[in-house]
Parts: sequence; C-alpha cells; structure tokens
Amino acid sequence: MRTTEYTRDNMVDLLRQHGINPTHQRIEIAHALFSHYGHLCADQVMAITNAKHSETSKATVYNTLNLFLEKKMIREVIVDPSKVFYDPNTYPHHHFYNTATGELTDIDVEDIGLTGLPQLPPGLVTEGVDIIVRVRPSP
Amino acid sequence: MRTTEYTRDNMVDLLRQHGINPTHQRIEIAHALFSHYGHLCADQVMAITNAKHSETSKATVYNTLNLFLEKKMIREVIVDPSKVFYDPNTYPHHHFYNTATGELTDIDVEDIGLTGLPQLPPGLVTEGVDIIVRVRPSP
DNA sequence: CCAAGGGATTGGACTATGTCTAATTCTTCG
DNA sequence: CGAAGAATTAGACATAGTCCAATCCCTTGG
Ligand SMILES: [Mn+2]
Ligand SMILES: [Mn+2]
Ligand SMILES: [Zn+2]
Ligand SMILES: [Zn+2]
Repeated sequence: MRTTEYTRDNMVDLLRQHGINPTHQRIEIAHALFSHYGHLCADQVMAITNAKHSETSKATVYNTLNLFLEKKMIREVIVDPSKVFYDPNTYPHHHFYNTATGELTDIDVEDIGLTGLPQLPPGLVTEGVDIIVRVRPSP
Repeated sequence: MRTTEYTRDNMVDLLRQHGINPTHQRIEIAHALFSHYGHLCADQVMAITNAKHSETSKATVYNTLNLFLEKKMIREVIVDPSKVFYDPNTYPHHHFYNTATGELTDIDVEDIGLTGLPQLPPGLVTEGVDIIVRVRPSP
C-alpha cells in the first residue's frame, strides 16, 4: 500500500536514491510510471511523457526504461510476446493477466504459498519467481 | 515420463488425434518439436525442418505452429520478450528459465504446491497458471 | 564568463520476430 | 481427368526494440 505523492520533486529523490542522475526526461518518465501506478508498456510511456508538449524521443524512452530496470527502480513483466510491461512496483508480487484485454493486476505475495520447488542445480541462483495467472472473460 | 518413439508415423497419428490434416510439412514440424523434446523457438523449428534438404517456408512454420497451438497439440512459453518458445509438453507444468543461456527446464506440477490465489472477479475464468523461476549462474 | 569535457538526448537507420496477401501447388474426390 | 478446396509459398509489410553518430546540455575549472 503506497501513500507517497508522486510529485516531480519526489521523482528526483527516487532517481537519486537509485544512483540515477535526474534529468528532465528521466523525471518525466519516472513520473509517468509512478503516478500512473499501473503496468505500462514503452509506447504508453512515450505517449504520456509527450502528451503535454515536451519532446522525448523513442531512443530516450527505451534508454531510460532500461536504465531504470538495471538500477532496479522498476521491473519488467513478460506476459505478452509482443511487448514488455514496466512495473513501478518492485516489491515481490505476482500477476493476473487478462488475455482478452491485456490488463495486468497485482497479486500480493503475502497471500501466496508456494512449496515444492525442486532444488536448483549447483552453480545456479534464483533471480526471481514469477507467477502469472492467465484469465479471460467467461464464455 | 514419455516413452513413445517419435517416428513420423506416430506424428501422423498425433496430428489426426488433434484434428489436423497431416501434410508433409506438418509432419516434419511436429517431428522437430516432439523428437527434440525440448523448448524450441520458431527459427529453431525452421532450421531443423530445413536441415536435410526439404523446404518449408517461414510462413508455413508460423502457420503450423499457430495451428498446433490452436488445436492444443503444443503450448507456448512466454519468458523472453523477444521470442516465443514452443513446448510439446501440454501436461501442466512449470519452468526454470536460465536468463544467461536462454535454456528452459520443466518443473513437474506434482511437486508444486500453490495456495492463496485470490478469488477471481466474477465473469472471469482461469486459463492457466504459469510459474517461471528465473535463474542464472551464481556470481 | 568562457571553454572544455563528459554525459544525455536525438533522428533515423537498422534488426528481428511475426503477420498478411495474392499467387501457386497439392490433394481429394466425383 | 478436372474442379474445388486446402495448404504452401515468396515476399511485402508491421512493429518492438536497438544502434549509432551527431548534437545538445550541464558541470566545472581557469
Ligand atoms: Mn524486446
Ligand atoms: Mn518440456
Ligand atoms: Zn505488478
Ligand atoms: Zn515445458
């Protein structure tokens, strides 16, 4: 449960906390992701940041999203073979994916119990566990 | 545990069992998927079916993979934003995904216990649950 | 204040996966 | 055989994402 206000000033702090130099475009992109608080894909981020009148290029949108990922300020959700979703919620959680509408909904990890994962072969380490529940409108 | 031999004749039966007219190209593609018994992507399927000397076009590879999916003879695994993997194992199961090598490994669903999934909103029905454990070589 | 340097941004070319279409070929069956 | 329908095909097309060299911008030190 988040109560923070997603002002541009707070975005600056957030960027700094992740070791990211807060430039104008980065602040706008962070603001788009966090104020919208949902699961956006790159073209939606681009549309939102360019909605008013400022210009942010496609290259910068992708550069920035990949930088945010690298610095773990956001995470990606891979459920659709044709595009990546970017998720401002980096707290571990899972997803419902509505295959008819493309809508993603969070599932709190507290609720979930997952047991019986096999031992990893030696030399491997777990990066994360993604649970995706694919849903669609009943017929 | 599968013990079937993946001969072309058996592929013909398998295609018929799924209501698919067994043509030369479809038999070859099914054979590639099932004899390799792994998780292949479209370009690998195409490379394998065209390895000897016969010709199967890119359009046919995609047509056929999508037909197999539709008829539920195979399933798709979405873990990499840049390509789909096709899985001849349609028995419910989950996956390890090695993000360094791109390798997918099955996790038997018998082993797994999953509890606490929230109730679905009315009007929605579950299509499937995918658990992906992303792993990488230890540092 | 200016100039230099490094980081950030940019347009546009490029790549890769996947789709579409219209023409062709193959199969089935009377 | 000949017609009809199904399957295959080459190649154009769509689209997400990457790459690159040129430019821009911001900091800093003289
Ligand atoms: Mn991608
Ligand atoms: Mn498998
Ligand atoms: Zn989420
Ligand atoms: Zn599998």
